[in-house]
Amino acid sequence: MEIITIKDIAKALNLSTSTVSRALRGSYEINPETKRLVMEYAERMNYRPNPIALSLKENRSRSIGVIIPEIANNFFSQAINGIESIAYNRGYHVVISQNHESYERELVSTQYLAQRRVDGLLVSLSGESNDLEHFKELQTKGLPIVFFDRVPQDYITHKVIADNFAGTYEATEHLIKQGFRRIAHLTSPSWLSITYERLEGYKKALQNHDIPLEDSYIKYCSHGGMIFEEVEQAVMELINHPNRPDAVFTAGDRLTTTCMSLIRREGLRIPEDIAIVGFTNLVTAHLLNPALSAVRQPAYEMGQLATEFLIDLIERPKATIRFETKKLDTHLIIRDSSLKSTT
Amino acid sequence: MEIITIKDIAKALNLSTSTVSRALRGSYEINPETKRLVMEYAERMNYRPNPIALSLKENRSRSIGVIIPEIANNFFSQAINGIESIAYNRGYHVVISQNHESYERELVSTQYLAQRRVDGLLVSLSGESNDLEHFKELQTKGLPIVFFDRVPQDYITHKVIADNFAGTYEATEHLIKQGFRRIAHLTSPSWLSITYERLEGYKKALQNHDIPLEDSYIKYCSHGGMIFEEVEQAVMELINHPNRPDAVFTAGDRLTTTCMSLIRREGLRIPEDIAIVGFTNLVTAHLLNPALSAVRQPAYEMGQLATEFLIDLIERPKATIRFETKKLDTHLIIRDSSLKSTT
DNA sequence: TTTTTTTATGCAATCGTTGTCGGCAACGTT
DNA sequence: AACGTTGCCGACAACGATTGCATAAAAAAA
Repeated sequence: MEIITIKDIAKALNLSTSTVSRALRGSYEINPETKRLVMEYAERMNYRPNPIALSLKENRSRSIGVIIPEIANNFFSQAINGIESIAYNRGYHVVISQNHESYERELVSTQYLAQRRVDGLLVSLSGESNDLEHFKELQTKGLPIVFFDRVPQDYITHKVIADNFAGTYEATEHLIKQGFRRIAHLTSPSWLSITYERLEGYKKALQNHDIPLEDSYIKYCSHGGMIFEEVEQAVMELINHPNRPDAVFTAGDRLTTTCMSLIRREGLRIPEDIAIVGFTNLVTAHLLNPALSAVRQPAYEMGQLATEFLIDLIERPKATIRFETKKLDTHLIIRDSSLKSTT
Repeated sequence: MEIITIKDIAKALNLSTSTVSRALRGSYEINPETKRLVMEYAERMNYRPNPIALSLKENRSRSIGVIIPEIANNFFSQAINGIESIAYNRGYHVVISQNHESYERELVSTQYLAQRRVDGLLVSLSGESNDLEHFKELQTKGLPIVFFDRVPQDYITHKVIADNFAGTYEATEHLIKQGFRRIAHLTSPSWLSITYERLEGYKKALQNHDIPLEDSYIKYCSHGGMIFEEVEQAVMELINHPNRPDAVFTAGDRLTTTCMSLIRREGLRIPEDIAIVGFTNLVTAHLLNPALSAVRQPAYEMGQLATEFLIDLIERPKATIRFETKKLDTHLIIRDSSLKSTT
């Protein structure tokens, strides 16, 4: 009933631990008969090698760390499923660490995972991270890191992102074609890559349709929607704007849902008073009132791709690698929340 | 730039590793001056003890494993936040493992976590688990286990659950008081504790209001909503029932959203044709069309409580413990989806 | 028969840390 | 002067597994 070790097997069979170890890994220099004995005994006693001892010895753990802002976000939970699907197939375990958009916690998680000797790191930056020294340091020590979704701009490694520019361009253009002209842009912290790219898509769409850019229509939420009051202030400023927007693009799950709640709370109708398109992977989007138009990211595929990149880095450390930034297509799904009322 | 160990410090300061180790832990038998030297050097070199070596030595890891069906479920992601809030405060890390309602994966996760020497396990059973031997075995080996939400009935340990009976009773009674009489019950696999308790609450409410129980109104989904076709079949059987239900209680996030989608797909209106109350922690419940009436579970608190139980078990292993089953109140929030139309 | 080769196995070091034991000064006590 | 005490520190083993090296016995070659 106790946990059995190589030593126990050795004792039981009157062998040395080295012989047992070699027998278990099928070494050629062990007598086939001995091998059989050891194998059978190990099987019968349900022997499993101690991964901790192996980690200590080999300085690796056959696991990869995932550092993300929030599990309770459809994009990330879908991405995790993609990550796990690849990792398990290639013999790696996945350790998840959420930082709730806090730089401090991102730092702690990173250190923790590095100390536990994860073989590599998959990272989507917290809303507060603009200092990346902790990642750089680990990378120079030889720990492979792949970023996905929220990636740093000046950092040389593999990255996997959605085509934020195109996605937002498409969403904004859709609003324009519906006839909306005063389009607001409610988004994540300004220093994040996703924020920048989406903003550029938005600007480009406006420009291509000769709509002047109105700075006061652009609102950043430095905690990405985690803090209600922050979103509330932003949305209220839009609602009370002297020239109130007739549509709004929202850049994340929390921003979208909170924004919808607030518009509703203020007695305004969607889309009659304010139309809305969200950049979100909400599974309930089609059930919302009104059904939410959304730009969906291929979260699962992004997780898969990032994991493949990472495991390649782990397993071929010497290969001279051209670091890639893979951009995946987004998908605009038009529903009621962005349709110009025909009245 | 390299990872520094106690050995490096010893070498640099011309001491033995034992002295360094003791100095770092502030042992009384070390010269204060030596202590200072070691501390300062360790601080300067940013020394961190290797948790893997410690795990190997002490046969524990200062971390707890969490085994749940699905991260992408509001109840569980909220519970995880509760778990982490307590665990981190008490110096434990949290390792999350999802099994996607599969017994096989639950087994693998359990073995994995046990091998990694987690100090304890927080478990919410997969939809497929009726054999609990793998848990029992670990427990007799001394690994503390606490169950929450989906708990086994015949298992002696701490458990934390929501008051599923009362919650469902309240929801069903609410439907009855609204004037619904043909109330269906769409639920999780029959062998789960939550399924049984909720069903009992449902039956009791019907009975107390003299409504005969109609077996064909009760539909089990053995994968808890993870497989669309399963839910589809169940819901279609309800919709095509010769005496179609005028209301339905749905026992989980996925069941609720899929059920709403299907009712909508079939051209029926909620609540006019079929009213609905969900047992769910969906954050978008109030934004749905129609706004969803829901029984909410105190997920965060359940996670916290379960973690406190677990850490107590871990840290006071000899104490003769009376195992408790803590039942937390649910909360019925009435919105539009369960209101009898006044027409 | 002696020497060489092959086969099969054990010893010991290693990974980073801690605990047990023992040692050696420098005191104080009789 | 002999002994005991205290303060400070180092050597060694251990946790579980792997591996380079040594070595015994057996088989093959001389």
